[in-house]
Amino acid sequence: MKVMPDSKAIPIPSPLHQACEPFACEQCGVYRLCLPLGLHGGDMTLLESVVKRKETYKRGQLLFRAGDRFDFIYAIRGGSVKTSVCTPDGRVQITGFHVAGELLGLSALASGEYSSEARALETTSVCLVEAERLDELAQKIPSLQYQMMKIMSGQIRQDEELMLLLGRRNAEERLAEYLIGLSRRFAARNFSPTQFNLSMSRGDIGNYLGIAEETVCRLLTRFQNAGLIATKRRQVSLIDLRQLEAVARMNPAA
Amino acid sequence: MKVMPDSKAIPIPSPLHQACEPFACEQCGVYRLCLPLGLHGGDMTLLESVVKRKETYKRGQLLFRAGDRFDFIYAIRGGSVKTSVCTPDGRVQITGFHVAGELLGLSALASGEYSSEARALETTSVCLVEAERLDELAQKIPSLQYQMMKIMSGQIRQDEELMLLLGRRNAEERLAEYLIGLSRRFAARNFSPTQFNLSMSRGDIGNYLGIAEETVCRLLTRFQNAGLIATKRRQVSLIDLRQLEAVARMNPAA
DNA sequence: AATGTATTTTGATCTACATCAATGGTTACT
DNA sequence: AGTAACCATTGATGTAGATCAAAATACATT
Repeated sequence: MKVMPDSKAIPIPSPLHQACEPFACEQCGVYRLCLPLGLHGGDMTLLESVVKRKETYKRGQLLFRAGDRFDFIYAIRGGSVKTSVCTPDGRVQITGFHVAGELLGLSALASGEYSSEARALETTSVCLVEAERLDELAQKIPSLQYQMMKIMSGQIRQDEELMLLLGRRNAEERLAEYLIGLSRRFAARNFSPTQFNLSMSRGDIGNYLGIAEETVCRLLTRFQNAGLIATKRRQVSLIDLRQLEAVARMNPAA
Repeated sequence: MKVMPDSKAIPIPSPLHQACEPFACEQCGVYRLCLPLGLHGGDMTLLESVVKRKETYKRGQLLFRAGDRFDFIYAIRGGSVKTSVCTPDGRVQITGFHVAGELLGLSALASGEYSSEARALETTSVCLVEAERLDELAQKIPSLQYQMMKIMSGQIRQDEELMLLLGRRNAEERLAEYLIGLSRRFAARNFSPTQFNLSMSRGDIGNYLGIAEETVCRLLTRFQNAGLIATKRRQVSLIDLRQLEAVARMNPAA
């Protein structure tokens, strides 16, 4: 089993795709999680034709900002990205951490401008998909339309879960749930579900979960003392996933 | 300017639509906020043909539950509905209050079953749109596909806002924002933006906003004492919208 | 109209978590 | 290599809002 590369490594599947080659969705390690799922032969080639270009961002670089004109859906090939929104007075809420195979910018379709900002957490490679042409193409390829709807629907569902998390769960449950969620997503990408590297800071995690950075630290320490996990800086091992799930779901504090 | 009907009134546009007549989107007071937006003549007739049936629910009745098989998108004609999700141990989070022109069940597309439950808050009339046939139709009518995407995108954006609310704003800001949001939505439906009837209880509001029922009451009292609003039971008047917005957005507690 | 039930409101108390503060460990930059 | 900036951790203290409790009001049912 592969282990999640740490942020020093450049997480691009293979040097082949670095070249000016076409975008070869089929060669991309995560196409089954991405737009091309369910597409075949010629249709996939068509989809590749609306991929304007591929870009890589370094840690801290912006992919887009709230208010920017909406031209592209971003599909992550490798690396990770955080998205956030903010209040007029400057408070920031991170709305998601995104990894390979996930799409960014879906909320921009409604208004024609991005409503959130997206920033690379590590070296990150993305496909820029022309929104307008994707729309046209979806009209021609039923299974592409279906896949897009499914992805958006999935996003809505995921947001429902996050609301439940933010509204009804205590800090301990939130963090446990967070670690489990990461684990699942890594597993779906053939990374180890029990050993991985966090590309985001404690502060980012806390912001996302609606708790303070210090609380994240204290809870990680508590989980570690209870033998549920081991941490060394941003490297995390989930030792007792079963019990971690118990903390996330059935906390007696309920 | 019309005033929001209270929960005793039956909020159906006109007796005409009660009959077994076709579904006449064009006659529906909210079609501009709903799926048919952007559709013309024949296309609208086609859309009407995938409206399986129209139903009304009384206060407290379930439209669907989490886990039910996903067959229909529900479009609200009149009345209001709350949607909620819950933890395995029974805690509930209300994820939205929905009024005329809004769609329910969008998050079910991804998995084929509803992920949330929907319950009428007052007598409510809905169109049941066959999900599968709607999908097919969207392939034939580009502007319908576009409108569906736009609606889903809008939902995602709205959820981002709610996360910001739940994660970063204090109780006072949440409630002020909530009242303003209601006001806007009523305005878009040609109801008074300053005088309306809440179809949900204080407990529901608190649940949705992630605060206790008692806190909702205390804050409403505080707003009232400050001359921002007047309340009498579930009847609310927004007296100083400007200042209410100030509370929602620029609270110095930030 | 009367009775039972649910909702709203207000007050008193408690607590989970935020905030403030200080230190050591890592990483980035020149 | 050295230094600046950042990030993680732990402790001490404060507080927004939860929870508990109880009364007042409205609504539903007969």
